[in-house]
Amino acid sequence: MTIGEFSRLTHLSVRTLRRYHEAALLEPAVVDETTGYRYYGVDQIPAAQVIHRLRELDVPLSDVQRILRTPDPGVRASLVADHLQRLEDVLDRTRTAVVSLRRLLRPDPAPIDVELRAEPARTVAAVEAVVAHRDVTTWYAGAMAELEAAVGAAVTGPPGGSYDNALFEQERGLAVVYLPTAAPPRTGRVHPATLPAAELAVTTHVGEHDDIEVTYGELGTWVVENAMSVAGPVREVYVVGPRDTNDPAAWRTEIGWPVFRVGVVEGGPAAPR
Amino acid sequence: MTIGEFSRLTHLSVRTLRRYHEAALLEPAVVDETTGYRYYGVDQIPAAQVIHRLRELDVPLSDVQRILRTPDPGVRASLVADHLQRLEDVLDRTRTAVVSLRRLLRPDPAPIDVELRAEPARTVAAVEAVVAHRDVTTWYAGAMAELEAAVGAAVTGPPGGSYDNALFEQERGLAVVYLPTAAPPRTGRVHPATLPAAELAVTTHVGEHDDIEVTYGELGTWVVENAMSVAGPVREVYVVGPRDTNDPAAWRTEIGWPVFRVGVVEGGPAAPR
DNA sequence: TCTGAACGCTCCCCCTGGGGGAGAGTCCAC
DNA sequence: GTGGACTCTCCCCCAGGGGGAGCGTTCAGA
Repeated sequence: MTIGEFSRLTHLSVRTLRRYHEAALLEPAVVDETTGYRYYGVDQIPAAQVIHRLRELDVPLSDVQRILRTPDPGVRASLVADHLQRLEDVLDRTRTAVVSLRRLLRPDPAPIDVELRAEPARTVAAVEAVVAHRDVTTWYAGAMAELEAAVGAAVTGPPGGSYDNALFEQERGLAVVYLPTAAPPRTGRVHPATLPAAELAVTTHVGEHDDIEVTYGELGTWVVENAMSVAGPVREVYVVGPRDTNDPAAWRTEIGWPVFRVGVVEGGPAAPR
Repeated sequence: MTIGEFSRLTHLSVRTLRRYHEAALLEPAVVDETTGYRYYGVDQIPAAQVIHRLRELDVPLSDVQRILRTPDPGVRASLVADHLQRLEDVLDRTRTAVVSLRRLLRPDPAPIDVELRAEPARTVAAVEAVVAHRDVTTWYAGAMAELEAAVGAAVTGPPGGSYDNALFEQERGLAVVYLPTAAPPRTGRVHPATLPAAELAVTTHVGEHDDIEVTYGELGTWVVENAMSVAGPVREVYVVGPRDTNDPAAWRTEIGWPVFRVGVVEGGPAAPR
């Protein structure tokens, strides 16, 4: 079967078939030595269909190759499953992008309400780890469960977290979650930790965290507009969260950005104004 | 604000910001004439965020530009909605690709059951149009509704369709749907039409049409293996369909591919064997 | 046996939306 | 004034294709 006939049967363009040959993804059954003509066999149609479908799922050609060369159907299925998991992640990202976009494009965004607050140092029960940005949610759930088990009824306030800037800039960084309590225990990953004193620019994000990036952006704008610079990890306090109510619309998250006035000598933390 | 500071605030890489400048997507507030240094303003953060989100939705840069330059929020919202519609389509495509893939990777596919059948010419009530491949489903629903209204109880068999090869090869081609009836009416788009006699290679697809492409592929393989060539539009007969049962698993679709034996002189239709 | 259309070949450049790195110039605080 | 961090432009790279030039092959009809 010539490349044109094969193309018609598989709905892959002639160009694409040649490319797949070059990539050793789908080699013609016979290649005429003298003319270079490619001839395909009927038995290659299923492989071509598999490739077509995988490409529709945006599986990279290298992965397609790996899948085709895996004889064990079980392993093969798991490779495909891996990719489907990646698709799910993309879908998630897409969903939150849509939510943020709605808010970003809203005709008249309400002006942001920012409070400058001098926060004293305090000791809390904490769990910390270097995590990837996309794993934060999962990690948070586990860490907070462990914290609640360790602290129990001795909790003296809402939970919070501190997230290194590298987490946003390099997609990976130090994250700390904590529960305030009078005498922090030390069990498992839970240990006492000191939150340093800081001058914080604080605003409150309302509702789910889908569009929290937008609030971050507004806070960042405020900080720059007020001639300040950011110093240190961002803090979040889950004033009202899933522990308190099942209605995400009622959630309140305080975002605190450590700041100092631009021009203050030595780059140290600013004195409260 | 230098490009680096702006980069940190928006989570867009310095490189990407420069690219956006080049593309006239997001121009720095000030560009130093002598050094070429780019300086951004605080008021550009929201635009950068919008771009970021749109890019997460895979909106092409040209469309992002169009959206940003549209002052009317209503028009802007509709541009975004258009893209969301496109995302939905991709999602649909992904879903069917997953279903097909499952079947394609099944360890032991049952051998296909093909019958060679000489179909006589017959006259039916038909609706026809040149449609795009992805619009076939929608178009079919409307056409079939009109057919049923026109023919009513005079129906003498299951509905069917005939789909030009161009529909699969060029993504656009002639589609015909019909209902068999003794005296085809002529109202609206409905008119009498003659299905030409043909030698058909017929197989039956079971269930939803998500993975019907796989059955097509198997039929194509059979046709080539049996030394035949395809001649003319493919036919489908909806022996058991949504009109008959709400259980998609019970659907039966006959796929008939007009064939002729390779080597028959003049390329005319084959005599039945 | 010739001829012309249809089809095939390779090679090169183009597109999208980025990333890596070289080599040189600039900014700013000490 | 000096060093380090930052920025500039320029070129090459990636995937996964598409367009087209220029030329060779196949095959059926005359």
